[in-house]
Amino acid sequence: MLKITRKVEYALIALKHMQSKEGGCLSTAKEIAYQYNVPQQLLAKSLQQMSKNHIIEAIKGINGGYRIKANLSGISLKDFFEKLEGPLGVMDCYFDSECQISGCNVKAPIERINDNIRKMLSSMTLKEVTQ
Amino acid sequence: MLKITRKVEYALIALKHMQSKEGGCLSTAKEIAYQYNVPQQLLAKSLQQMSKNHIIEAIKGINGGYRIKANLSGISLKDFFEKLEGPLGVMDCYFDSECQISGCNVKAPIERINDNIRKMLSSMTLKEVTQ
DNA sequence: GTTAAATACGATAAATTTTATCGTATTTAA
DNA sequence: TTAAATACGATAAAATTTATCGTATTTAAC
Repeated sequence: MLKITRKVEYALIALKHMQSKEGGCLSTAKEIAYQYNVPQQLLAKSLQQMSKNHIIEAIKGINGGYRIKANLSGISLKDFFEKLEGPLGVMDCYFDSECQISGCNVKAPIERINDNIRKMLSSMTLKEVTQ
Repeated sequence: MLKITRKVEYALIALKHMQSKEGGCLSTAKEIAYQYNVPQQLLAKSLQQMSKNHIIEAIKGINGGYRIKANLSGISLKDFFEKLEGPLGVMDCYFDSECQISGCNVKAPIERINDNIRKMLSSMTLKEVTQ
């Protein structure tokens, strides 16, 4: 109920780690995984997804690694979550209306809850969360 | 990711249904389940739990049923969710600190997210959501 | 060139959580 | 006494999340 996923958690761990480094300095998936005792392959996937979304930058090759690329003040928590997990809704019926409930009477209530969660997450920036 | 459960959904359906009735009038689990095409036994459990938490009232016996008991304006969405699903946290580490991550660097960020979700849900009443 | 260390990513297995079912007990008005 | 309703624990099924595996790609150092 209202949980965030490990993928998001690992992404936050990595961001906070990279934030504590000098500007151009790289961090590897291995280094972060070891330091926080987190599965490297899963962390790598969070990193790859953040890289594809231009939040961080991936440098390949033998001395490669990752570093923060975007201005974290410009990314809301809602955008961050959606870049990692797709559209955000407390129930699936918020998007695809393949609802099985005939004459459903809670679509409006659920949308009201959704809208407020989204509004709240839009007002938090990735910077203020991880700083 | 940030989903509510069917238990909560069924509870909202039932509440909204009962709200549309006269004051003393009873609704049975069977009637609600049939009308919205929802599994009766599961709906019954949501009803029982709301009854135990004094949100609604259960009348046993052959002409029994349920009706709203509490003043829904006095119950926040946070309280409602917690009555049905227990303490609310986007990660379990928010409560039991059996966290496996050594030197975890995101406890503070996660608490910041939690606090804002809880604050937002505290500001919505069950009445305004289901009316 | 070759090699080593890093990212990239799809497929699939394992684990966990959520959802649903089953069976039985209890209550009470007709 | 019976029928219709709530009450609830145990367990099975389904769905989702989490983790692993295997392989490909990139590139700096030697």
